[in-house]
Order: sequence, then C-alpha cells, then structure tokens
Amino acid sequence: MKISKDHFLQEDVVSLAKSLIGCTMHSFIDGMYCCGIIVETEAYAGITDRASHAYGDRKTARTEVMYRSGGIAYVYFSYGMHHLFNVVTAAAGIPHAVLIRGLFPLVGEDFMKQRRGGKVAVADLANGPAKLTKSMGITLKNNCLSLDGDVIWFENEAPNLINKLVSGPRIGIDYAGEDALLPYRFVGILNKS
DNA sequence: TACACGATTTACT
DNA sequence: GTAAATCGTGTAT
Repeated sequence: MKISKDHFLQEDVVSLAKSLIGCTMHSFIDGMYCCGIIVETEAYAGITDRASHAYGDRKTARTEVMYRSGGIAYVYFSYGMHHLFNVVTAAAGIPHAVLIRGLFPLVGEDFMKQRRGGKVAVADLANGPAKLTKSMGITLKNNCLSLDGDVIWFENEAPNLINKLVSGPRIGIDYAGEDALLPYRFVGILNKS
C-alpha cells in the first residue's frame, strides 16, 4: 500500500519520522526502479528548531517548499556536491520536515551500484543521506515533487526486517546548540545484516 | 554583487 | 585521524 499524502499531514513530525522506519521507499527515475527499507530518519521541527533551515521562520526561496502542505519532497544541495532528501510534513504554513538518512536496498541494487559508480557493498549503497540520494537517482530536479506519484513514493506494507528501533541526537548539526541534543534521530536495526 | 559555509563522503596520511 | 572536494544559499556589503 502506497502511503497517502494524508499520512504526512500530521503535525507531530517526531513520531512521523519514527513511523517511517521500516517502511519502504521507492524511486522510478531515468527508467530505473529502486526500492529499499528505511532504516534511518531525522525530524526537523520547523521554526522552533535551530537545526532546521526554517528556524526563526526564515522563509526564503529555498525553504518555501517546507512551508507547503505535507507529502512533497524537499531536496537540498549541500557541501557543493551532495543532495539530501527530506519529506515535507504537516499542514501548509508549518515548515516541518523529515530527513531520510539511510535505507537498506531491496530492489534494483544493480542500478544503485551503477549510480554510485563501481564496486560498493549492498549495505553501503544508501547508508547515509547523500549516498541515498545518489543511489536512488534523486537530484534538485525532484524538489517539490509530490510523493504520491510514480517517481518517488513510500509504502507501509514492508517486509518485517526491523528488529529494534533506537533514537538519539541528530548528526552533523553541532551548530544548533541545545537543539543538537534532542533525540530526533531514529535508527532501525535490521534482523539480519 | 561579494563572501563564508554546510542535514557529507571519500581518499589519503 | 585528517583533509579535500565544490557550489547553491543566506547574509552582509
């Protein structure tokens, strides 16, 4: 079952980030279909979260997407070479988002390997936010993309591979002060690896 | 119009 | 363990 847009409209972005662990993410880009089980996410809680791009109600050309109604993609370009993929959540006007940090490939490993360029272990194909976008073929072109279409989408009838779910502080946001300590990061431990 | 920097990864030392 | 790669965006001229 494809996850509908309604699911992304809830305001509790933290529990939403948690609920995505164990779901599957799918992409059909450039004729290549790939799919993997989501094992790592982070919540970004809008204008009150110093780690969020929308902190302090900073509405700019880039963050405008985050203010839209949930269920669309927010793709962000960072470090001059990486793309990061987020799901915009909550109702219009509330700039919450969930960063998809990692997934375990289930279908299309060969395509993903091809995009990553050469010899990469399956488990390492998408175990990081920038690796994920690269292996799935996601770029800035997919910014604002609706996630209930046939390019990028999520499903909740995923194989039951998650053994354990743990939470902790987010990664790479030391500049966020106190907010850097919030347990907004969720990691699913796979049964087998 | 300039300039500094980042939700990171990879390749070296 | 440390550093280089590399450019769109935000904030300051």
